[in-house]
Amino acid sequence: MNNISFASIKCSNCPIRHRAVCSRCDDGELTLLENMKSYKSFVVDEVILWRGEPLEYVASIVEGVASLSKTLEDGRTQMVGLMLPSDFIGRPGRTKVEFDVTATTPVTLCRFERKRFERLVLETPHIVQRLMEIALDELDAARDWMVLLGRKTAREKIATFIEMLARRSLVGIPENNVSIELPMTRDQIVNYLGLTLETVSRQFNALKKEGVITLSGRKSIRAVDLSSLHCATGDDADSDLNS
Amino acid sequence: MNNISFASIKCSNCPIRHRAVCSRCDDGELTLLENMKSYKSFVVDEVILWRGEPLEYVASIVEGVASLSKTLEDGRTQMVGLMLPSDFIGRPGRTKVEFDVTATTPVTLCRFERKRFERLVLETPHIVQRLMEIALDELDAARDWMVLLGRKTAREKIATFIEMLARRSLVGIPENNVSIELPMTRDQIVNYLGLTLETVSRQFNALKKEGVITLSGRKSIRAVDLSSLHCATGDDADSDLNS
DNA sequence: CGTGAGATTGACTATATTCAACCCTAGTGG
DNA sequence: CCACTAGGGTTGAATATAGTCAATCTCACG
Repeated sequence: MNNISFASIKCSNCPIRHRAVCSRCDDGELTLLENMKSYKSFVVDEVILWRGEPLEYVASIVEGVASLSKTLEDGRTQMVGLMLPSDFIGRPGRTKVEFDVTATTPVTLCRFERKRFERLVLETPHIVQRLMEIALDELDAARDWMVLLGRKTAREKIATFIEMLARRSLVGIPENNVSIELPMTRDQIVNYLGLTLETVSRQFNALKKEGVITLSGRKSIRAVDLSSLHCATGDDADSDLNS
Repeated sequence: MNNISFASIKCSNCPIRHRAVCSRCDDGELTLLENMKSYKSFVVDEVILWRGEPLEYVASIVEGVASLSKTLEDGRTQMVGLMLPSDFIGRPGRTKVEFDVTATTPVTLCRFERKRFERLVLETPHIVQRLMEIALDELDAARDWMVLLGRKTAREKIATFIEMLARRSLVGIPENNVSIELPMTRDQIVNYLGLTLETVSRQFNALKKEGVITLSGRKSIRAVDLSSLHCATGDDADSDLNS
């Protein structure tokens, strides 16, 4: 997958064409974007944007996973978002970056110069509409995460995390024995869930001992028993059947 | 303030005219909204929307404070948003409510039938633009709250909470001896901060003993020493000078 | 095959929760 | 006008959960 060259890909062939900020655009609007865009790639752990930096570009993630995180004065950090392909980085109307953006896997961005993009936004309702939808979806995700951070136990946090990954890697119908590749290191999981390394490790192995999951290698998990995994999340039986 | 009648207020005289979803609208667009809107008031603790309910209306908060919250299976609840005047409840494109919405003070809404509003949105870029801005602002707030929930100590949570209220009730320049009215009960504060009643009580009184704040009555706080209050939040010295 | 970063495990500790008793104070009715 | 009451709030002691510190392991890589 990583050997695709994005140097000169056409928007019409873009893998995120149907979900990204441009998804509602017609051919004319797409041509405008086509002329503005530039691709840029980042290696694992490379910082895409530093907090406080002036925001020169906004961008869609074409490929890979990026994380948004905030850090307190004494170094404690909390991940506040996980950006997947078709997600949008940066926002029109803001001149500074609000958090550190880091590539947790190799990442390719489709970038637009912020000022030009802002001008385009004012004249292109289809883009604003899509941006609004994207923002509202992220808001829903952020709010679910607030429940996890504020009220869930370490065990429930881990179970929720694995279930989320399992759901994403599934085609449609949930079935057992789903194998999952963690898109991040333990260290990043820790900051995502608001826990420590040791606690994350202990909870992974507790779930393993109980036969809910199996671990193989460093970043590979198999969800053996999805129903007991779900029970461990603390969530309603029927919640979140969207997304 | 509560004896204003909103039954027939004109949009042009509306207290939230310059900040709400309609803030960018021109006279023509405003007339369309004027003909769609209806006011509705709620008493303290009245539920405005239940989670899972079909979303008949979207609305702006004209007056009062409302809370958004989510509840886990076993009853643990987490507040995921605090809505103030000019904030927008509901979202075009969603047919169900994602969380419980409750009036924490007397609330007056300016409501629009969702379906009609959605049709208007498609034709009115000014509204979509503003909705996007509002959503992105809420997203910023949600992300700050994620840091608080995931990484801050009880003391830091309380200090951050008080500082936020102090900043809101200030005109502009920070000065000491700010008096603050809590817009919620201890119980709601608990769910906002992801703590327990006892812990909140203890931390309030610890800050009082240290002379950082004084308490009088049930819902009244005075922030005596804003700088030591800020030190207790764990935040960067210069962060969040927007909002 | 050796190395070192990443991950695990164990022992101990700290922080916040739980459980329980008690205290205010605003609002009520005599 | 005052005493009573109930709900919200406070305080204390015991407990639990996750964090800290430190030693050890293991896997992926050269």
